[in-house]
Amino acid sequence: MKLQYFTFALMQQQKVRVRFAPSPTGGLHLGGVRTVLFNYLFAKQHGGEFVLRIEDTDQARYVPGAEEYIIECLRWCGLNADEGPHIGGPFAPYRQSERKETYRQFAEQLVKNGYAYYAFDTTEELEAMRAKLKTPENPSPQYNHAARLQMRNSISLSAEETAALLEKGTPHVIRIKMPANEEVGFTDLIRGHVQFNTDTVDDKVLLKADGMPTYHLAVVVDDYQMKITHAFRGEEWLPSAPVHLLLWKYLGWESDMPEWAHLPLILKPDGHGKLSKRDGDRLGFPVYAMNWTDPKTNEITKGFREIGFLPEAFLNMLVMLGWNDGTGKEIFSMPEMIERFSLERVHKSGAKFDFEKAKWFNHEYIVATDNDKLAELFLPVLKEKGENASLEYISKIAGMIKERCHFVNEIWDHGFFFFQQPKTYDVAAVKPKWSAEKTQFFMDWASVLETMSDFSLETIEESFKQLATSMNIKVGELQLPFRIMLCGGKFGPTVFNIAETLGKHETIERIVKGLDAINA
RNA sequence: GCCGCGUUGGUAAAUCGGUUAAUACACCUCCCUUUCACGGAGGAAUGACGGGUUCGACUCCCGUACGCGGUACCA
Repeated sequence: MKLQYFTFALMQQQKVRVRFAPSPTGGLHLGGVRTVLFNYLFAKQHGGEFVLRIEDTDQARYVPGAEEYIIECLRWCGLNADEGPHIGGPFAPYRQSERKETYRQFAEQLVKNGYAYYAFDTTEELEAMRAKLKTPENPSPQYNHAARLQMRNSISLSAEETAALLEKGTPHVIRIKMPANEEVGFTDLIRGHVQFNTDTVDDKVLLKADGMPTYHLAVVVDDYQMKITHAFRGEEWLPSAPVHLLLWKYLGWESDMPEWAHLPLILKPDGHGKLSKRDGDRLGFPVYAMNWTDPKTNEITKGFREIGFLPEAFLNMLVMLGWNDGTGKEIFSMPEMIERFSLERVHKSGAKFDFEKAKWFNHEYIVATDNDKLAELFLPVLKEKGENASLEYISKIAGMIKERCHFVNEIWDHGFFFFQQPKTYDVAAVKPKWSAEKTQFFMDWASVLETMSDFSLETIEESFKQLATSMNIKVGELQLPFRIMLCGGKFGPTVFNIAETLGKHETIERIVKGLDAINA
């Protein structure tokens, strides 16, 4: 009985729980989506739960609409959270701003236990301190164990002075008191053992003057209270890991601390550094998952969804950025990803984003998508172009040209002539080898087509070839002109397929118009 | 400056001490196709540098260089 209970308790404790904790400040970066993906895959693989938590502790950077936008991005990707501000859950609220009261008590507890202290320095005083201590050898002076004695805080001040300041309601923050010369280390699931000396990290602010926690306090308190077992985040957080480690220890929760994994960064395609929205603008590709409209400027930043990415392709592309299963396999369905994903095979180094490869992934998914589905996805694009057609018609076209599309939207670029007659003709492509006989051929053939009752691919092609042979003209020499008449240029699928799809009437009309254009 | 992390072709990358160092994208040539794409055949192109350890290092260790990240009352 006792053993059974123990086993049950252990299982409960081991239930995998991960979280994605974005701050609602703007568009969702593809690196963020990849972090979600890795979290999601890990959770699903272990039958665990995936939590969405909103880190909105910085009221100055808060952007209205960003939270809804993030949730919609996740929905589009199919990476839905099991708990979150939009659906609730047993650990609600999931917005840090709504948990504000929780943090203060833990910060106070840390002060009481000597692990943190009140600091009354104003922004100006902090700036003055940094300016004073700044040297070429030390360009960014820290508020650390040495500096804190020169500042106004509950360590440098007497207990009476501190109490008086507090009583007067003097604005203050609570800072962690980093110990001197201590080694703090942990085992990162991706990087192995990582160690820091506390002398090199400063007394980070835990609770801001407005009563809101900083990320450092909030992430620890929330991960603890929400029973997070595995915490994945970008590599840029690695340097502040010792702060978090110490906080877990100082709050007495060390045995509940999640396992950490610091994910490699996604880098610019050219040069070096983290991929930013600016790089996308500069190089002509999206960085955000979906279109993001800045509520202040109304400026729209293009997203992967809107340029015609399929969510499955988007995720597949992302999972390969920093991870592989070791077999060379590149196309993974969601169930396959969940099955094969492993943190051990996540790279330590950052990966440069390659838009060409991303396009290739989308192409692969478009080819694999059935034509009816493509037609549905393309219909809105078509309407935007001011045209309309039946799903059946679009589906047929999609099947013919999807091989040459990287994006759903490109069905238009490669097949616009199915929806409208050519406005211009690439006559230069046919003129040099044009002749009166060829004009005669097309006039005669148009008459033949007119009488045709079965306007099918086979009959069209057969009559074309028959007439060409009887007139002693090479079939090959007639195909390009025919293409120009139907499409206007040197593009599109097999000509006879186009003709069949266009139908008898339209084909004949285009032959007549095309002939005019060529002979003009 | 300091601290941390990293470094296999242009890009993503396999290899977990022994290979002619895979594969994919991109690029080039040819074939197919009198458009393009798909498909097929081929090509060019990679272990930052220097020391160790070892019979043997891309692989392990130590330096150096370079890159990135952090060094906020932002996350």
